[in-house]
Amino acid sequence: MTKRFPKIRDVAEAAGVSTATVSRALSAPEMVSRDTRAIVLKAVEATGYRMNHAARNLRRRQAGGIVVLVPNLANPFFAQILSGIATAMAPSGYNVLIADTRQADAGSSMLDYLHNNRADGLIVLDAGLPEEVLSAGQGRAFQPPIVFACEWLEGDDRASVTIDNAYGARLAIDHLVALGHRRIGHVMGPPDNILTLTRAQGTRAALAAHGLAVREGWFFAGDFSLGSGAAAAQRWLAMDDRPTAVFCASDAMAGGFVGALHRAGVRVPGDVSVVGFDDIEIAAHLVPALTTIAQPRRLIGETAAQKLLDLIRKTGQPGGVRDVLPVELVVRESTGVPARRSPR
Amino acid sequence: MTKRFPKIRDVAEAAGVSTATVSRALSAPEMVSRDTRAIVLKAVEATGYRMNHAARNLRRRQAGGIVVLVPNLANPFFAQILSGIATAMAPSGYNVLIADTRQADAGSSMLDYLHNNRADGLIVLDAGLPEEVLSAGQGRAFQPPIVFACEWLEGDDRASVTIDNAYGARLAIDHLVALGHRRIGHVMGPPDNILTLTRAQGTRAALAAHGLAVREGWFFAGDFSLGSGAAAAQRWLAMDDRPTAVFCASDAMAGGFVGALHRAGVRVPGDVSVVGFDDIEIAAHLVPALTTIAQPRRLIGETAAQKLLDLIRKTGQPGGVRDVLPVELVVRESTGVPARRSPR
DNA sequence: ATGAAAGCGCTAACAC
DNA sequence: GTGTTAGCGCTTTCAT
Repeated sequence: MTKRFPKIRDVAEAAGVSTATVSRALSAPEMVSRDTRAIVLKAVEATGYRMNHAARNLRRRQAGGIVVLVPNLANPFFAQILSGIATAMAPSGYNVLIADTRQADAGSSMLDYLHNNRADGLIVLDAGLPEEVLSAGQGRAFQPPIVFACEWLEGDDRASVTIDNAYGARLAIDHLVALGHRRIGHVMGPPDNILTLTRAQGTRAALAAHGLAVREGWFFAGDFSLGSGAAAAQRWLAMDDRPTAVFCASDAMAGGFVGALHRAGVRVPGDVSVVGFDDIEIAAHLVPALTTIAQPRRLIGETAAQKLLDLIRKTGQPGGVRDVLPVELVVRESTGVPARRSPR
Repeated sequence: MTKRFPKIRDVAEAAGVSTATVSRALSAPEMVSRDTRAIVLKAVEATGYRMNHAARNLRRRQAGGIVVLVPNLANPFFAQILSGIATAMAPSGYNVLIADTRQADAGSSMLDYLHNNRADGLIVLDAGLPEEVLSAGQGRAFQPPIVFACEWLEGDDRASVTIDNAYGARLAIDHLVALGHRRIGHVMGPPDNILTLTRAQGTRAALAAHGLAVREGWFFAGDFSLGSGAAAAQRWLAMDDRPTAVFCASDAMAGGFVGALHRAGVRVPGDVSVVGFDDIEIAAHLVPALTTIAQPRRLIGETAAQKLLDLIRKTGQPGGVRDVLPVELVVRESTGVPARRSPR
């Protein structure tokens, strides 16, 4: 900013009113008479006035933005959620800052965002953040409202927007069982992650409900990434006693898993059936197209944003409300064929 | 912000110095004696002081952030670039705002970002923005510095960070020709896009250089998306006289193309060879793994961010510098087999 | 090297 | 419904 912009005073002079009236006409139109408003608007037009947000924020003692904490910006799973957040936030005028929690500098600047003046609220997509970050400001003067989305903290009563992960797992297992599979494995997300836990637990429960064995050796470690899916495939290949179907806790892992199997000459769904989780855009285009559990990602983002706005404005419930959005099974080629291998 | 934070005055009192000294100790340490600095830092610690950015920005007459204009946040291609930008920007303290230019509200708020006080600089990944947006502030008091990345404006002399798209196309075509293909098609990006133009032109030139026919019917319309790749596959399938190899201007289109062909019973690379462009993460995991032209995406982001910082600080060259970063061919399965169909 | 003081541009009491 | 005025918390001359 080197040259000067018209400021509110310029508009006031052009309109022949006080700066307060201009401010009101712009920020609280109902407080100003119809005529004055029109005059002010015209003056705004004429002067080319644009508000200085730094000044407004300073005066209002707010930051003017919210921050979204994402575990991995490069994961396409988050793109739609982010997009939903941006859409829902747009009319509010708040800036949306996106921060990758796994980034190099994470620690330092993250706290800076939370502790105070840099954010009026937070949407946290990574519940695995260090305790001191998530409870930032707890002991201090002020903690900005937080909404957890996708992930959440067990036993924490803050607002969240999630899905029923165990139910998603059950849909996947039920589908595989209906196809005739009785030897079913699971590729898990990163250890200690709440999604990993609930999906794995849901898988165990569903397996048990069908009277099927829960074999620990068929629960493969992973971390939601493509590479970890491929690595799980290597372990699958090395087994004597393989499951005939594998439910992966993310589409990315399913993609990596299928790709690696393919490279080893194993066919999907011919030799193994695979189910993913998320229904990322490419799932439908993969070879074979991936059967998966679809989450309403855009809606998750929009809902989280709306809740945060309510919290900031102290509208709505006292807080701590947990929304659980619906998931559904999308059947595609990767499980298209009923199990054919002898079930042992 | 409802309760109060310690402000600079509190620190000053705790340290027994003036607010000016605290400010200097924090923002220009070299202007303050070693001892005073230590005392101030201790007081900062003790009071739990955190700077109010709105106040600083107001006083300094700056916005405190830069905005990145992305054509489509949901496209994983941009994720790494964004990540690179965030990394390079982190130490500067500038906020990084990411805005999706294809979003509903785009028009309105975009101008607001550009015209003034909301951004100290811009990184534009979408050169297809309306003219009035890209030249925002041209006639006005002030226009924030802009760096174009990936895409650029023909004949515009502002800074940019790009790759040599025509060369990328040549690498792809050379590879296919070396494999024995003589009937080569191309799936293009969105019309009027500079990347579409340069890649298509590069394809034509490379084809001509090998003495091969440039058949307009083999240039398929697309828009970089998965779906458009799949649609191109339908057109390919409907042809009598098909190319034996197809170079797609993006990995997403290549993925959609291959997926749709697979669903129609056509094998890649058995029946057609396919080359993509970008080398997005999943390219290596697709079935078949995708041969593609790799771009240094993270580096593009970092370079663009650095250039913007230079522009903002008026360091570095007068501006208008165009960086061209290297691309390379990555050979994988989707072209792994020399052409076997009779070349007609 | 440090301090005093004047705002940056806006909004929100408070008057009228 | 509109005007006056006092800051929001910081940086930055200008003195010293």
